[in-house]
Amino acid sequence: MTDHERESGLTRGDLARATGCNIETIRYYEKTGLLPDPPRTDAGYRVYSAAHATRLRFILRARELGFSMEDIRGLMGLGDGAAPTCAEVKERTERHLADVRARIADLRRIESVLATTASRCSGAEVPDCPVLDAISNSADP
Amino acid sequence: MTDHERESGLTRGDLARATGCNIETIRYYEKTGLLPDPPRTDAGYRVYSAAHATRLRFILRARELGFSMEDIRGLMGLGDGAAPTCAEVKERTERHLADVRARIADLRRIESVLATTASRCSGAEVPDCPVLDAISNSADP
DNA sequence: TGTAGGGTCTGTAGCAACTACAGGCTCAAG
DNA sequence: CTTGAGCCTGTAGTTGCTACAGACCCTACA
Repeated sequence: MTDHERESGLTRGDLARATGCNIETIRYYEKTGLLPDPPRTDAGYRVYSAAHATRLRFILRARELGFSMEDIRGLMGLGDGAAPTCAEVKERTERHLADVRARIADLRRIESVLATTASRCSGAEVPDCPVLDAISNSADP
Repeated sequence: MTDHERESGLTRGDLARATGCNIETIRYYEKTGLLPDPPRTDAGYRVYSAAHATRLRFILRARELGFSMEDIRGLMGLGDGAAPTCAEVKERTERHLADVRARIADLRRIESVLATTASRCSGAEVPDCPVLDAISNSADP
């Protein structure tokens, strides 16, 4: 690694620590094109810049919000080359929001079934179990 | 296939149609031990009984309720050989319920962030996007 | 009796989104 | 000059399926 390279560069480990990202995940994002290939030292070590860190933080935050990698690619304008318009971003976000709401509704139905059946259960060591019965006999609502 | 075998047996396709399960999934459940290996005809075709159908329906319903395959194994007493006690079932169910509630809470936080940021977006074809800004700048709560 | 079409059999590969090695370099400190 | 940490690559594992390819088999119809 030359002095110039070392000057302001981050190793993969540095970047992982700086962002809280798993070190292997960084390589994975590079392989799948979410992160651009960084320059390398003579020995082949990756050298990341502050711009890489910013981009990675964006990706991680979008993941926390439940966006898929495909979505994130779209948000960052990696699909068609150009940066997406605000309208495109809004549309993607709203589609994702609808998705999140559907998942919440699903989970709420599940929650109510589980809560009801678990509460019916005495917890005693009896052979006949209301939970298993409920799973066996319930049909789709 | 002998007449005896055919008498009351279901083929894999029959079982799939009867339960709404994907035909390949049945083989997968057999491979992973959730469904017992059925008897075979001379030609090697699987022959399922009504008991298999009942068991598969139980599995499918438990999956709909979000139980993992590991959980289901436990509910059916496949882990330690013996049928689980009611207390064990209740415990498993309550752990799973807590899990479901945590996921709901997560998704609700996500929902509120998405809803807020999307509503701030005009949808106009402007270069500056409030959604992208929100993803870039938001920190963990 | 021959054949066309469906069904079934096996093993294997693929999906998302990572994560975790093994085996080999390289780098910095003592 | 050695030691230990860190990096490199490729590959395999995770969960819960789903989808083939290529080989059998079974039934119906001519």
